[in-house]
Amino acid sequence: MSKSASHTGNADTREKILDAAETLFIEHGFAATSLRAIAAQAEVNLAATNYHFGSKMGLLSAVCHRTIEPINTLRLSKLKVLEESEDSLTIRGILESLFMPLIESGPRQNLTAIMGRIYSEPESITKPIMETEFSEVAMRFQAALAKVLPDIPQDVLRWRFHFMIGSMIHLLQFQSPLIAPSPAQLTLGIHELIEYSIAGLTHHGVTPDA
Amino acid sequence: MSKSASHTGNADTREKILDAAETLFIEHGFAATSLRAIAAQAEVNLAATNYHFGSKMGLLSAVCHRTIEPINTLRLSKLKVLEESEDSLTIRGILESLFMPLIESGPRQNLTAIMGRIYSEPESITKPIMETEFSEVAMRFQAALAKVLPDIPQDVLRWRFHFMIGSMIHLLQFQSPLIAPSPAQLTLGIHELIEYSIAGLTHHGVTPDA
DNA sequence: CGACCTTTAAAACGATCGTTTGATTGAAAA
DNA sequence: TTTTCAATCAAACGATCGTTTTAAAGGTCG
Repeated sequence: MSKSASHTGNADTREKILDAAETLFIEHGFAATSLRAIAAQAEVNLAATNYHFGSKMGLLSAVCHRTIEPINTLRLSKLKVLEESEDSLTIRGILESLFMPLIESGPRQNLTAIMGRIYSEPESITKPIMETEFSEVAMRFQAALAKVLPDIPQDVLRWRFHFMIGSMIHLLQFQSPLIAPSPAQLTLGIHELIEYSIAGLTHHGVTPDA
Repeated sequence: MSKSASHTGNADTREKILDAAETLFIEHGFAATSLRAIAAQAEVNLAATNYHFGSKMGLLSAVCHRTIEPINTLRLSKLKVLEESEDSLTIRGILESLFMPLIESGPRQNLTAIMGRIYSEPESITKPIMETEFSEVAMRFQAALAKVLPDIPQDVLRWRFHFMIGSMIHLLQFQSPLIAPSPAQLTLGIHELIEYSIAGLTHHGVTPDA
């Protein structure tokens, strides 16, 4: 392998490929981005992409994992802290554990945009990635929410959870078009999202069923 | 043109292409779907796709317009009714005008899934489509919401509007994976979405700014 | 019928795709 | 130094892409 750049006299080809792929996947999507364009932007040989990642799909998985893994680790560790001291488990705490890592897990550029893009690719492409990267986090947080919202029926809570995830994805994607991609704007958006989601998750209006 | 099938002795090639393209775009996305695959599924000649729609991009535009135009027409007409009798303009009314057409505008299959897919394609592809199809509706409904929510600052309301759209998109996309694609399920989801959005739009919790 | 025009058909265009091959490099291990 | 092997390189593989071309078909209308 070539995990640590110890014996390669180079500024890590792997990382350069990952950076270029991330940028181009965000901009044009997975299918519309060619390995040649990635290799060109990374200033590496075309064959290096397949040498280091096996296939285009393997490269996508690596790009996703590099960004998502630290976020999810931080999410789960924050949630664990909340769950250990019983009465500290609140909706706000859960949502902060879920959303704040998006702006706390490191200085990576495009960190959120690539997540938004992954979520939006056709499931025929990202299905295996989604399952390996997100299934545990989704399950754990949904269970935590069920615990602090015992009076919301499971069916209704699942709908609301999906709506919340949809809002998050849309926020992550909207760094490019209308709203400025500045970290300050994103931080503001995350805080707005938390308040919005708390209101949506906890409301007791005219619930149409159950 | 060939709008009405009057002088073609055929079950409208145009419609068959649109149907096939819609299905395949939903399944694999725009870039990953070839015109050859579309022509094969539609059981028409390959050249027919370019003859009727000019280009692959023209075909995508036609697929989008066919689905979205009736929905947006219904949305605007409903909103207009609300706006004509002053005191009937409520948040619930506005949101129903925005979301109910998704399940009222006709019996078309895949109606919502294609909308979810369009929203999720890279903006480098769908930008011109989004502007022609959605800009007016988004502006009108955002203005209507601002009128009935005068105590919410414009900045905050714009965030919340984006969150709501994100929830809608995610609902439209989730017909395939987890939740059954039955019309009944979608209807239920729409109603849940309306309640969820009302709660999120109108809350007066700890708003982090303004 | 024969002229006209929309539509369909087969075939090919050049370009680009993901992937593989085989040679070459260069530093660590012997 | 010699051996060794991960890493890079140029080049090509076969396949598939969107699009165009050219011709044939088939209806309408004079």
